[in-house]
Amino acid sequence: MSLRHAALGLLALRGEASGYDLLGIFNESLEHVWPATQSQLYTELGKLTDAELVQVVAEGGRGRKAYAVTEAGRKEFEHWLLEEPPTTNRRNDMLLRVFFLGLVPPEQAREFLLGRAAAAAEMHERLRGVEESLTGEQGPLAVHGRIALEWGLRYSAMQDEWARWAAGQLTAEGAAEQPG
Amino acid sequence: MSLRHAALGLLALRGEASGYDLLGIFNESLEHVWPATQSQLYTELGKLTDAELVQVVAEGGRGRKAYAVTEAGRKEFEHWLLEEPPTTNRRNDMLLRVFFLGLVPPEQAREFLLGRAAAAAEMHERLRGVEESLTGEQGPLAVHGRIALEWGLRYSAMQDEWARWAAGQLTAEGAAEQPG
DNA sequence: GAAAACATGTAATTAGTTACATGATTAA
DNA sequence: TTAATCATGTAACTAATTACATGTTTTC
Repeated sequence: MSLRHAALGLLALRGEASGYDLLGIFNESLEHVWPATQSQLYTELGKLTDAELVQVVAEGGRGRKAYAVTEAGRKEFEHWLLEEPPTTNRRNDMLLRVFFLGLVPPEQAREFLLGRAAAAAEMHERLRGVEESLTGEQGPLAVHGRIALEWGLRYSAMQDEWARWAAGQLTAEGAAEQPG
Repeated sequence: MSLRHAALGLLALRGEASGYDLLGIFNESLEHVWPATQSQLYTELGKLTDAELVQVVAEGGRGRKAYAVTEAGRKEFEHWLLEEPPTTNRRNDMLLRVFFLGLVPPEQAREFLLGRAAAAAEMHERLRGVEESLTGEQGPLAVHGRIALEWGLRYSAMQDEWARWAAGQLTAEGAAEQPG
């Protein structure tokens, strides 16, 4: 139920914001970490209000409602952030396919893995571009954004290397090599 | 909708199996890649039968039904396996928390990251145990299982290193260091 | 005779997606 | 005046989880 905590956290960062404002942040900054749809977000803000974890602090034109976290909301958020262990993502579509690669000819299995390597390499390059555009940025948000970005860089590099190694395992020569 | 394809794939591997048999494989072999509940699996087998991607090939005692993939099912499975690009897992609970680490004192943020490093190291050790128990195993299933295991080893190593690096970034000394 | 294992199914709930539906304000 | 942006809300559907519900066969 992390959308709830993402919303609380964004309100804690911003002080106050409307659903529309939050949606903008989800689409800009959290798109690759915790996407949310408009429908889901407005529904969640309603539930958070009922639970008294946030409250409407201002109403503006066009039906705009500005929300802020309550004391209870802040507490709930910090409990989640530091006390609750992050749930690891158990489902992995790609590894599921690897499990079944024995059902197709080795050459097609190899192609699959090399395709994954290429996709990872592409992602890596895209992130390197983001990294470059970030040099010179200051502030605490830049620090944590940089840390998350570094995760992506290492993840995509790992995936690229692994997939190329795995493709090697499927060839006669590769099967004799040691992993690493 | 990968549960559908996981079920098709397992039936393709096995030739035929009951819902109960498949559930055993999900719990043993696919637990860390694509978990499924009993309720979900039986429901899916019903849908797959309606869609004529599988069919009941035998009925036994205790209401047992043995399923096998149809020609259409095999086709659908192979299309999924090789043609459809794997969907990358977009939501990452841990990175979401990293995004908000600026909201708590640096020492608590550092603790959070070192906790993640420890969890990753623990996972790595657990997988190394699995790896050892696998040496000597033969056959194509062992090859692909080994490839998936290697992903887990590299992933956990990456996460451990990254989290320790990130914790370093949050200290005065660490902030001056270069990433890598 | 009791427990374990085999075997299937449904109901209720939650999280998330897509689509539908409406309207106000601002900038070109 | 019209298009873009701002702004909110509901409905229908899918995937997944937890709980409920039942019964048979084998093994100790």
